Amino acid sequence: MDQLRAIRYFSKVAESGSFTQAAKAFGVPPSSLSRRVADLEKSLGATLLKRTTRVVKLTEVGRIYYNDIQDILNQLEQSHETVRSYQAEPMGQLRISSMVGFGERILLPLLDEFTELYPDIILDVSLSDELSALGREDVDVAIRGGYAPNERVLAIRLMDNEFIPVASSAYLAEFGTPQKALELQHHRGLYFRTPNGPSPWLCNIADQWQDVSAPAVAVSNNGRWLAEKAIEGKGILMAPRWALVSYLERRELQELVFDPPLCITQNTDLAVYLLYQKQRYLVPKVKAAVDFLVARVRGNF
Amino acid sequence: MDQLRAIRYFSKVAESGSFTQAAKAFGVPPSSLSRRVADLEKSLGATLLKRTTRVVKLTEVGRIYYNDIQDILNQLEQSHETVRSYQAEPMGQLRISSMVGFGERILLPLLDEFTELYPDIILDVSLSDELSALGREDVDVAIRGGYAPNERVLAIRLMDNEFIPVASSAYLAEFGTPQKALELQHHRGLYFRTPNGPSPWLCNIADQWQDVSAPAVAVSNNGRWLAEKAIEGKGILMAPRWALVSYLERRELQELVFDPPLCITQNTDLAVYLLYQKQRYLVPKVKAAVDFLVARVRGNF
DNA sequence: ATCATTGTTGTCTTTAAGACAATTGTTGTT
DNA sequence: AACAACAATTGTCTTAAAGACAACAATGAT
Repeated sequence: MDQLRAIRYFSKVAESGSFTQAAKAFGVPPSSLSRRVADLEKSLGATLLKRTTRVVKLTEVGRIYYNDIQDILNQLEQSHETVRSYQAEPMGQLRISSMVGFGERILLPLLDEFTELYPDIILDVSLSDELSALGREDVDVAIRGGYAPNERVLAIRLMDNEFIPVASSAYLAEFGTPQKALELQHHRGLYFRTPNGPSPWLCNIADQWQDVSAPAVAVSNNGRWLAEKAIEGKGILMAPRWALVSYLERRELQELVFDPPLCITQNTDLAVYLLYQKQRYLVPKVKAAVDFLVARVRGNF
Repeated sequence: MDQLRAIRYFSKVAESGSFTQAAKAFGVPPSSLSRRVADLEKSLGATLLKRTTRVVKLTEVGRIYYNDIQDILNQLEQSHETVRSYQAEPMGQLRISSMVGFGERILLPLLDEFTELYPDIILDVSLSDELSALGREDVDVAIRGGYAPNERVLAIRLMDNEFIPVASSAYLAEFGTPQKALELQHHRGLYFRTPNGPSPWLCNIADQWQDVSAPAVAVSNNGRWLAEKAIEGKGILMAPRWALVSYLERRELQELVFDPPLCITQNTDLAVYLLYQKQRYLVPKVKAAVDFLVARVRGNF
């Protein structure tokens, strides 16, 4: 019995909930699937699918097995791609996912050069702050603030992700420049919304973490818009330094300094990480992208 | 092509370094392996094995592929075992690995009851302080002081693993009872050797970790022998509380109290963990053992 | 109650893997 | 340097397993 084929058949049937549909996908008659899946069940000594002529659905074991199988088929496919593309030129579709702010300001400008270097790589860039499921076949490299979700995923620290508070001189003229973190409650806040909710202003005072957030005047996941609000003097904004440098240089905003400093999490070592699957580093296009991004970002920021 | 079969053939050839040998293992003629492996290589578009008539060895890609494959074949096999044994009675061989001290004092005495409960389970217990490779097919459940090595392995906290310093009254009469950690350098030490080397005596004094170990009179990985030495008044011993309770109760040894307390690592939350592969919890024998051990150990210690 | 749809089963055909002998190419020995 | 010995490959035949197609049975919608 071709076990792997049987598994693929079973997997498709489970997904489509139909032997006929699955059979079409493989271009073979439904009877084949019926036979192969039956073989598989026999060899496992368990019923994987509950069939009625109208509906096919997974049994309890079936679901467990199906979940296991997905992972295994994925890994196998990736391993084969690694071997197939080994020592070939970097080429093919490369899916990059990045946080929006970082993507707009840093990633996209870099990619023009990348495209020139590797004309055979077709880029597919998606910007989103949600953490897409790396490892589920949909992204080759991802750039995120967080850390690696599991052991098969490798995280390389690209650059600092220190959040700093800023405000416009107009705002400071009107509301005064806060000296102590605790004064902030009498100010106005512009809040960046991460996928985990708006990021609060925290401060470690006398070995105690305190939330010193000011009342909110606006919350958004769009850093540019929040920065504009800040320039207009609407409030104080905390955002990553790299997202603010251009405003600071043009003196549209100025950094507020506190002692002890303001943070947005208790974790002091915030950074931007580049994530990819260990196994896939050997795929030329992935290696090219990882090496390129690490070199360029580390060099310039 | 039966891909999976080809992969198994390739794997065996890679291991034995010979088509002929591998063929014997499968009970088919060498020509079959030769053809299947060739098919596989063709479908991957890469040479996996460098053959001379005398020696067969892996190419660079071959090694990469071989490593990937091992993991995948393992997972597949485990998944199949899960399905096969699902909703069957707990039975078959169950491999347990444990730290020596914990095994002798706590695990083994419990296992008699376990055997009565599940007469169809054949126990295979190995005691060792080395961390065996869970996930490499050789152990079903492991008990260790450390934490989970990777995401597929689940760790359940069984009990505290607090190390405390003890000595016999004879020793204390001769050398005096130390009051401060820094006095220890004028004492004598009996050291427990973990797989990472002898465990030092540490103390956090004024926010600084200091090694306050006394000169060693003996080092061993055998707790019982060290305890005997301590009873004989040869030195101060630091060992897990659970390994010492019987001596403390019989007043053969007494606990030394320091402020701040003595530790053997900077990590304050030492514990004994039960480890098993997430995927395998559904195998009845594994579930039976995990549930039993967690209930018994948590209940009694 | 009827009918269309879907999964299974029976039978034949096609395809792929196994068996065995013959061949080629290396390696180690004389 | 020639040759024997062994291991991998290749050719040819046999056997086993998967696909094709038609007939049948079961189920749920109308």
